[in-house]
Amino acid sequence: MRPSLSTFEGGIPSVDPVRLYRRLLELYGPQGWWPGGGGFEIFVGALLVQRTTWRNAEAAIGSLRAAELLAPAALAQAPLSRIQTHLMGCGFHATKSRRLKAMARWFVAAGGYERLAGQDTGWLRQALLALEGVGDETADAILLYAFDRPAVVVDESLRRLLSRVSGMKGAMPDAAVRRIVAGSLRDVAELNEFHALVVEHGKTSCRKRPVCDACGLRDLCRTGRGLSDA
DNA sequence: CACCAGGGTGGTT
DNA sequence: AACCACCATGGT
Repeated sequence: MRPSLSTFEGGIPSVDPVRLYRRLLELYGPQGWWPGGGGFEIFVGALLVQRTTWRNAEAAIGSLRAAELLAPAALAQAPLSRIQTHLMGCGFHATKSRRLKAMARWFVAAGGYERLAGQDTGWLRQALLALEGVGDETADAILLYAFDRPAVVVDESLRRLLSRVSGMKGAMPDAAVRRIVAGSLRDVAELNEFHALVVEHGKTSCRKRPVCDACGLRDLCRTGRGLSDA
């Protein structure tokens, strides 16, 4: 059984993610992240975008594609030096090329996308986490965007947002963030759009302020109870 | 010139 | 568990 959204769970004020989702959607509009990118390309994107803007990662992906390296088999056997030439501009070319190739080799050895898509979500997540360069956030992003699994991508923006909206002082633990969001946002398409919106909101000027001041969620952050459903 | 961007890892306290 | 340096580059 699930506690009501208007109760406090483990001392953490509850928040209604559906209401938050609607507010973000009307503020920023649909983001359309990887609407149908599909399969291996999303693995590549998820790795390359780390500590970089999507703009730079996308350029690297385009370069890989033009060289016909945007396929697991090709990438798995390509020399690191050749992979690196396509990663200039998205940072960490040495590290990322190594991780990218290892990921491609794993992908091929695992039997390709269709085979992986048939696996249990829990198994998939553990397998992803075992890859170098894949932590919680990237694993959940891949589960959500490449395999259409209802994963909650917990990033810094979401932690900050939920903390403020729920009136907490410090940062909210990942487990609480995950539980709150998963409690009412379950549709894969909504989770997909939600994460994109959270990232978009994270770019706004309230990023380094104690409370949102210039963004469209100012009212929610001030009251600290703007999204509690009661 | 300092700081950040759709993080993760390994080591230290 | 929390903190840190590091990974490297383009943008502002």
